[in-house]
Amino acid sequence: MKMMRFYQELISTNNKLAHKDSEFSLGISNWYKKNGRENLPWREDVSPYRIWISEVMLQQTQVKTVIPFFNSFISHYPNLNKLSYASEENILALWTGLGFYRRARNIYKAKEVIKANFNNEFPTKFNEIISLPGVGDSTAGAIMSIAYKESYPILDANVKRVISRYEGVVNDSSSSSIKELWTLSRKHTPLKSIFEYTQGIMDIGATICNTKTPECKICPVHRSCVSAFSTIEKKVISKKINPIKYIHFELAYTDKKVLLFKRHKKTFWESLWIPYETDNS
DNA sequence: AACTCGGGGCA
DNA sequence: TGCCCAGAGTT
Repeated sequence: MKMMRFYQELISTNNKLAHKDSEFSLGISNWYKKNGRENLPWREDVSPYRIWISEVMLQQTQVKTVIPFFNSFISHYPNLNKLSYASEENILALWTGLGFYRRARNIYKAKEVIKANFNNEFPTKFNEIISLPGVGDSTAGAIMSIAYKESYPILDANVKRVISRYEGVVNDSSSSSIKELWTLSRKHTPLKSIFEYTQGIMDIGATICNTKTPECKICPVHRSCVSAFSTIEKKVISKKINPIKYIHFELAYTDKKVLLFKRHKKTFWESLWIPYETDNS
């Protein structure tokens, strides 16, 4: 049956990788090295806590960007117990430069929830995990499949691209597209070898089935892929230009210090330090 | 359902 | 300069 074939091919590729006994797997292996996807820090010493932190950092943020932030965060807070003592300000400081700072505030909120509701131990059930702030369907699925090795689907940018091409369905931000891709992701998610499947499909999406120039020749699933060797679909997206907003500041400073204020509005920059805002309507 | 995220990398 | 990235929360 075709639906099983997809992950079987992925799994067999992964097994070949482990043994590195064919030209084919050697080619894949070289792709990994070229793209730096071997020895990703969150793939070492796998734990729910480390996968949680990495998955949140990886939301809409590229692997290469996340690596130094993950290592720094883990060196400060190697486990949940250490993190339980952190302030929101501590966590935000480690997030400086990574962007999407709501994620850092949600890490703080989530660890407080874990302290209050889960005896300061990382929850083990999908419904508990997805209840944590900053954890949605895909991140919860990633924690379940990677850390707990239970059969749950994910839908990140890699899976969207691989599956939409493999099945020949549209991949855009419309709710109908997202819904269909979730259905297909669930269909392809195997009951066994879930860890290998999840890592494998993301690796293929990141290295072989990439956005610009997919390498169908070396793709392990090209025989059953609807879009294999076909020209890349051109996304025609009418992008709206946002009107420019001006924000005015006054910065008070001495030769040694600057005066900043913690922003409390929830619209944007919540909890972040900014100069005095003037004349903003 | 659309919009946003003190963002960054890459062609 | 524009598109993309291991998405989620808010309006």
